[in-house]
Amino acid sequence: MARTQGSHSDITGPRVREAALRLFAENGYAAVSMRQIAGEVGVQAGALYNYTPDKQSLLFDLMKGHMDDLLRAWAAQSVPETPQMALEQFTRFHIRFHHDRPEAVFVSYMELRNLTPENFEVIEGLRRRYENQLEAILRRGVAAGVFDVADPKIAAMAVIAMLTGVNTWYREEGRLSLPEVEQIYWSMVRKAVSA
Amino acid sequence: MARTQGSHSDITGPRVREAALRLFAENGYAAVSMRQIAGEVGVQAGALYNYTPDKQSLLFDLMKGHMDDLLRAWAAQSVPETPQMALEQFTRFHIRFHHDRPEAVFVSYMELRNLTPENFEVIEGLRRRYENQLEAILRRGVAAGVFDVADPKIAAMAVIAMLTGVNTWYREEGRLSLPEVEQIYWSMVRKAVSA
DNA sequence: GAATTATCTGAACACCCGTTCAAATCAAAG
DNA sequence: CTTTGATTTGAACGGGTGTTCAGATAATTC
Repeated sequence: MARTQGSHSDITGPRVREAALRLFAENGYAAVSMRQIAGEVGVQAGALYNYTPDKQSLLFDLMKGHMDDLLRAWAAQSVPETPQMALEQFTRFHIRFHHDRPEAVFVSYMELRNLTPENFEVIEGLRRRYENQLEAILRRGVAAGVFDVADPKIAAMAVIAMLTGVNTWYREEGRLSLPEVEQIYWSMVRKAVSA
Repeated sequence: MARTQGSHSDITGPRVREAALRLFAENGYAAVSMRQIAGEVGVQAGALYNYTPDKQSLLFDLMKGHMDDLLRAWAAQSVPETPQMALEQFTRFHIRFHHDRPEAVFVSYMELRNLTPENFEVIEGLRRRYENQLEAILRRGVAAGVFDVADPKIAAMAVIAMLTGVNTWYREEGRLSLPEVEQIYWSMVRKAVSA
């Protein structure tokens, strides 16, 4: 036996990435074997190597893809007039975007240490670019006199940590809808940085 | 060869836990082997089993110990008069305590999914107990009319996520001292929940 | 100083790992 | 319908895994 019916690169490739993402998120990169991923796809381990040079690239591509998606989606947003409006937009965008892809978010935060140093540098750079977006908003608000933060860089880290935290406790079946959560967090963020 | 000079349970036991904590923090539980831990201690892998029934217990004991330390240290704090003072105390306590043991914090946050379900329940319960401390402070402040938070439970999660985030970026050689960081975060927390 | 006990070694157990590759099979092209 | 090329299998490679345990050695007790 070899090539099975209906097999196709366009189909198997995405399925490999999906299976890897799911399993990495659930069990962690180090705890997931190539044979497990292959099993999920319905293929032997050797076949995976038509779609990735190695396990490390599989992880890196997932994380790189996630960060690219994030930066692209943020860049596609409109540019609000005031710093307050920009901060509200960022708050709601961050919560929604991260809510929509919990597995990619989880992997991107948890598996940083399993990247090779070179791959880590790339992801770290992209993350910093995203953080800089918020920092810039805060700086504009400080310059305009509407925000009061002692250190925009640290305030940006604090706000992002707070917002990303939603993913750790939010459940679809829970007591609050996502718009309600957005509203609560926006209220806290607004007050935290306001003059 | 067997028992080596100066070998002692009182010495080796702690060293096993220290090595495990260090290696788990650096490489992740799944990526660290018992032989690696043994190597760090200067002993063969089999000797580790005088100090832990298995690898899982080693992880659990580290996490349980950390959570116990956390709750004990918090319980040892004095009880401030006002909700504002209590919140400031919590903010500064959380930052300092987590700053003092970055490895235990990192392992306790990252390796939850590598716990067996029963062990996970225990750690999760302890974590919830800690979160409830902050939630209670917020509720008292709301009742007293000095805090304005739509949902104390969620506000507690938000504040804790923000504070724990310090560990991801703070460096001893960095631009800010820890007291300065405490001050900045306390200012943000205070404003975020104030009426 | 001999007997006892705590501690550790070293080898073994059964199994899993990421990766490679010739051979087999299937899909598409001519 | 044959040829070609993409895709997959299955076996193999060298090495690593957590854990067990008889036997060896050091510290302690009498």
